[in-house]
Amino acid sequence: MDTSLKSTLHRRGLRMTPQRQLVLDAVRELGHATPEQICTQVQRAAPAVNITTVYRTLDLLEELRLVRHTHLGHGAPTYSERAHEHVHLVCHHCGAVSEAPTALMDELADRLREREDFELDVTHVALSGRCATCREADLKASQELGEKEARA
Amino acid sequence: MDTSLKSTLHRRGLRMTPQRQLVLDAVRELGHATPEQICTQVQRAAPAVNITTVYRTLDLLEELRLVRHTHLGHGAPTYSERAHEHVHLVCHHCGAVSEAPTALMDELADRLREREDFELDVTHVALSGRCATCREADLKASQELGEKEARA
DNA sequence: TTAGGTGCAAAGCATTTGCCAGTCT
DNA sequence: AGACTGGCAAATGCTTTGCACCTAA
Repeated sequence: MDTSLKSTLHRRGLRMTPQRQLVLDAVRELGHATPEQICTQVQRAAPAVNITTVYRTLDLLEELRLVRHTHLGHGAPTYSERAHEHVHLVCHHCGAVSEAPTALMDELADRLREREDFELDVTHVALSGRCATCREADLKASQELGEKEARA
Repeated sequence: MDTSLKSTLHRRGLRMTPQRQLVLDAVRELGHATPEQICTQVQRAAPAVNITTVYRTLDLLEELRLVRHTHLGHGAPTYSERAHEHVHLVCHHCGAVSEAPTALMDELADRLREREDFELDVTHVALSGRCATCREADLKASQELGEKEARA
């Protein structure tokens, strides 16, 4: 696996460096993480590594199709391994991020292809909505409101 | 319509101002536009209006559920009228944005509700992928590549 | 010896905040 | 007077760029 990265780089006249390995390792360990978080993780092993290098390396790894980035809505994008494919669900109330199998989107992808002639990339953008926890909280709140109004 | 905005504001102890009207008008005219674009449009009528005001007003109008913002992937979000509900399809190759009926997402929304206990907000995030035009270009390119290889 | 790689500082965009002066009630 | 507004400048967060130095082929 590392061998393949090394040789892929080599084919392009690029080198394998400790920084590049560390960034890739960090992406793998962290699951989905922002450049900032990845930088912090890398700096545990090599404190001198600059965030600039992290950005540059992430761009490179993305070009090499080893990682991908996903926009979770606001703020920084998160990076994850390309191999680990899933759909992101972001709660825009509490900010929680969960993952769902991409198969959920298959039918939508088919329909978009047929009707809109659009080839969906399932992983690039997160789906936004309300998570289970926040929905329960909402339910409770509206019940309490209902009781209060009933009393009034 | 303006009356309802004015009275909605009034109920909250807020005032109707030329700036607020202009921002709302601009959102309606432009369809989906970034704060920057909205600001430019507003400044045609009132050059002194500051981008800060645009941001503040957009937040307010969003709270009042008159507009909504959508993340099209990279860069600034775009704002559009709340009433005009649709799904955004963004081509991450050429950047083109198209719109599709939200009904396309109904089944996905149902499945997410059932299986993931997640209440999808269809409009908040754009779907990313490859548009018809770019797919054709891809097809042509791969055909040419095929011919070239066949010759070799 | 030459391209590639990195660190550092500075610049660049998008957005938010603090503050003050003006305005409506 | 007191709350609401909007303009301006500065701060913030995220990312990119320019440049000098270093290292591997």
